[in-house]
Amino acid sequence: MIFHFKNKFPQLNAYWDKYLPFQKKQEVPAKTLLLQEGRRSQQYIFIEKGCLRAFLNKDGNDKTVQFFFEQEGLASFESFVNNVPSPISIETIEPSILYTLPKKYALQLIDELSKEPYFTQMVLQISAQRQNHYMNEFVSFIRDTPEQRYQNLLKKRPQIVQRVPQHYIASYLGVSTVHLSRIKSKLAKGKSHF
Amino acid sequence: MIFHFKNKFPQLNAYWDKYLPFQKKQEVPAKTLLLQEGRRSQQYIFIEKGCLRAFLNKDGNDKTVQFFFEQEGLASFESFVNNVPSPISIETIEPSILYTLPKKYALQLIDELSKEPYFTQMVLQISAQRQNHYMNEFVSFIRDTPEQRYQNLLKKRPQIVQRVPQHYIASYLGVSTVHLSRIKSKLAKGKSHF
DNA sequence: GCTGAACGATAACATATGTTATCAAGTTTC
DNA sequence: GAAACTTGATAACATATGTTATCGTTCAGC
Repeated sequence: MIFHFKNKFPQLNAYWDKYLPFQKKQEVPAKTLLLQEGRRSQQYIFIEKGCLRAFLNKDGNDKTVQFFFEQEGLASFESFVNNVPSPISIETIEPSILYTLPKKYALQLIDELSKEPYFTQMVLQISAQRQNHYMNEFVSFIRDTPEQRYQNLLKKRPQIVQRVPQHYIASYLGVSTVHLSRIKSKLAKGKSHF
Repeated sequence: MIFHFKNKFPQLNAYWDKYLPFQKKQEVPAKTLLLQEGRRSQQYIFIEKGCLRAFLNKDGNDKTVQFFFEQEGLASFESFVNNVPSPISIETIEPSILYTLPKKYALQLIDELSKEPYFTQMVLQISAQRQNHYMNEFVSFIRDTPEQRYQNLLKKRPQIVQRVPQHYIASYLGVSTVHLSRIKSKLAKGKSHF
């Protein structure tokens, strides 16, 4: 949410630089839980290498709702700024290299930034982007079949299909692992008559 | 998006008042198309009485994605400010009384407002609310069954169930009209053994 | 009041999707 | 390197959901 915007708003670069020293580099194995549903977020996370997923628990099983890759940053803004419990958990999928900024400094940074006119512009842009993201996901569920949603992934976010274990993708698409497997084999057949 | 925020940001009330004279009162019958998918939005709409829906076309049939009621205002901000084609159509469900503000004045109003510090705050709040709305809808599709989604509607947005024809609700929930009918009859049975 | 459209329930059948179980291959851990 | 775990494919069966058609009711427009 913050550092991955470096250079997108050059006017604010000085701020990122100022807080770089407070970052901590962390190397963590796969399946490391970084934030647990119900807890309060204690840090901003930037992904140097690896990938993460956001998920929630429903009747005992995981439902993955989002994926994150290199050069992306995460902070549940709400959980963070308003200090409310996070509705989701975050964990690594691959062994990852992360840079984290403790909440204390992140809030301090936001406080400094909020005096800058460009900050508003940045927050608005980020907010609009996210709104757009969730709206597209939502509309896609109404409009598209699971098969079409999978093909969208293949076309627009091939990273996910290539790097993420299939059962996470299945819940993200809203289907069972078995059904996603069926979708794949059906698509494979369709292609094979070159 | 604008006038329905009157009194929520009292500091800005003078602006709304200034533009009231440019509003047009419109009484329209049910099923009146107010904005067509692919066209550019030409007005801000405030609902005095009645209800509307937003929908899009998929392979020849409607998919309803949102409902609007009294005291709500609509403007596809993006389609509006950026002058891009609207991805959705808007039409009345009930005979309605609307107040519309032509694009020309709406843009002028936004321009004036943008100099106010409270405007940023307002836009951020609206933006956050919408982001939250779409995120909840999205997560609900991953997490909940259609039956649970219907029960959520009943509990959290009873207006929709009471006033909107069932086939619109069905597509909003992502199921066929027949299946929604089945869900209802199943729930009715469950309740009847008082 | 008549008439056609809109609405909603239901049945019958077809298809999509979930569940459980099994197997095979690949990976990690010790 | 053996054992345990993870991943993914597949089969068999159960359930959920879609499609088409029919019917009765209500309602708007004339």
